[in-house]
Amino acid sequence: MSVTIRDVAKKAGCSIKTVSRVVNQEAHVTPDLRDRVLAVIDELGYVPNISARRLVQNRSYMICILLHASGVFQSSLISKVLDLGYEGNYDILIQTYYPAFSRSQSKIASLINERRIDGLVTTPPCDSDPYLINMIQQSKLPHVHIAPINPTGGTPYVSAEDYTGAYQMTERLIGLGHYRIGLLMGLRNHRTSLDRLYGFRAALERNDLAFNEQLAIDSENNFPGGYNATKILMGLKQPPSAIFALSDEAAAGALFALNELGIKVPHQVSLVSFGDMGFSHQIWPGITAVKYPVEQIVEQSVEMLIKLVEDRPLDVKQMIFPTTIIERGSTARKE
Amino acid sequence: MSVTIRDVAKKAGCSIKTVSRVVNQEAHVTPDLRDRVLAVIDELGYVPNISARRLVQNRSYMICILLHASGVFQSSLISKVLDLGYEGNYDILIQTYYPAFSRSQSKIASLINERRIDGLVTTPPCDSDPYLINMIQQSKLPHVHIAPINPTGGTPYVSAEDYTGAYQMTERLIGLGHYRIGLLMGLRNHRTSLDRLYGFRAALERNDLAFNEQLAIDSENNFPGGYNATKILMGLKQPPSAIFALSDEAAAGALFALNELGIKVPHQVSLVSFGDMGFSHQIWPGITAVKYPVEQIVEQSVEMLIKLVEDRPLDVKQMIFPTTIIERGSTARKE
DNA sequence: TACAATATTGACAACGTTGTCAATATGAAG
DNA sequence: CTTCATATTGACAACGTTGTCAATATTGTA
Repeated sequence: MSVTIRDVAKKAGCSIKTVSRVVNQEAHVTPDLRDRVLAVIDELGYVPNISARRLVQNRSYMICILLHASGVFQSSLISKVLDLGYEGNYDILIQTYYPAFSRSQSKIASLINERRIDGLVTTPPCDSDPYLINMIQQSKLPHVHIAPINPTGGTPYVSAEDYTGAYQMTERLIGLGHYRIGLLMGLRNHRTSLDRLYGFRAALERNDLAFNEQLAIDSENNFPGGYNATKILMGLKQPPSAIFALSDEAAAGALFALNELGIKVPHQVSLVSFGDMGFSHQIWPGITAVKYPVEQIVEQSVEMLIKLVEDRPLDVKQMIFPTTIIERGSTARKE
Repeated sequence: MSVTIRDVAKKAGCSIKTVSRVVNQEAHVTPDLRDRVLAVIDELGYVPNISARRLVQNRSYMICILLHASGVFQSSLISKVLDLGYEGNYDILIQTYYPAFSRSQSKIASLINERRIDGLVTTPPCDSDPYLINMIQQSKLPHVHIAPINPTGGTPYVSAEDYTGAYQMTERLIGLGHYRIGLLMGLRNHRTSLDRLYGFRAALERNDLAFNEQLAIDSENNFPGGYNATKILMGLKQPPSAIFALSDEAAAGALFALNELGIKVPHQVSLVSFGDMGFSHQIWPGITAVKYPVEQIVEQSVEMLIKLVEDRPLDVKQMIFPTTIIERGSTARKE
């Protein structure tokens, strides 16, 4: 099946031990032979089998950092992943990915190509990076998407009703008398951001309100993004009476900006967010939010992935979970 | 060195294949023989070598969840761990630990005893659990403590100047004219909590202020802990004019409670925290805090652990990093 | 040139498990 | 009591690498 050290040795006309020496950068190989071996390695695409190395060296090449469960080092996604780590026979490796960062890319490549992992779950916006997606598909590694931007070629995915959630929240704001609603959008390479935007627009239309480009600010889904966008919004001649932040972090930034401006929430401006991943209820006055079912999504995606890995049948290849609205203190009827 | 399937087979008087069948709960073993084998397994303390299994089955038994680096799923500790995951040859497994939760205990036991990990870093208050510490020491697994409650028997550790940080912050509050300072304490099984408490007391004494038991509330280092403690503090006949929360989360809870009570921060009450692990600057009005050097601590602990794992010499076995004070908007001179 | 010292290379065992298949024991049916 | 089917057991190869040690080639020194 895969290329082994033996294949390389044969083609290069030397012993497997010599190949081993080249791979491990040991001394005692003539430059000539080394180059020949390296060429063959390159040509055949040989990667060492880490399990064999682990066995013979009696080493796992894995280390562990133990967190106490009482810790605060956990947003709800990570927290759920860590919980799932208790179940089953799998260790779950959490890995971050910066598309443009070569060390990140080569780490992922090594995980995939050396078959150090049996399967992979990707979260947005990882899946908007063609290099990564291409590599995963080439490798035929079992793969499950979370909220993909573009559910390609039958790859199973798990997602949530972002559209409906945003629609319902927007209708609720409209019902409170708000007709100028600021929108703090996330980046467009994120499926969830797009769906939330569409849901927002649909609710406006449904209520005969025009979508006002000026009130929809492209910002990143983070604190400074929300902060800056809110400063812009409130600086308009006709500022909004409500702000819909498409992420918790942007909402926190918005609230900070409103506080700084001396604007009272919710009496002067209502604020809502999308996510509710952890601290929406920990900042005053508590942010009314669309709850994103991140625990269920993570649990399902891992479960699907394990089925794929174990070659068990997948009854459903797409799962979409509903969102719910959590009422807190940051919304009020427009005065 | 360690017990293999062959040792079990020999002692039980059967073939290794039969032992394998028992271990993997396959059919075709008479109950009699199975019991005999199980007894031997128990007696010898046999655990299967996962690397061998991985090799022969061509499976890694590890799965990966990929997070985009832009994510918000990261407090600074996890964030740092994930960054370190790019470097070196090690995959870093993040595992949580609930002392009283048997599934958690058996997961850790399996990681340690099956040698699925080469080494372990523990964070408080993991190290206050004797079951765990005992298991680690029995196993002789390379081990580094972060801020241990009780630096036992030469185990290397990394920590910070909790005492000095608390001392300096307390002096700063006193310098602002506060002489009734509420203290939101963490649990006593946490080294850092104790040291911070001692630093606080020392600063009071130094300034001829008595430590007031009533103003020091035992609370957990989390949001509800800080919230409840603050409600108690502000309900006193003589409430404090400043509050020192020994964690960011408790500070967030305190701020929420103060807001709820209509008490203005910092004009009526000053609030400071210890940690500054991420969102202290994202909640209004920004919390003045002692910065805990978590990135350096994590980086050093992992570096030390890898040296231990690779049998390289450790020039220093204890490292203690300084803390710094970050001034924000939550402190003011007492009126 | 001869000899020792050193550098290079390879044959083969070992790591600890699971899979294959043959050998044997047991039970059922005639 | 046979005969056949099935359940139980074990011998041995295989997985892909690294470590050991011996064999050979090369270099340096007298």
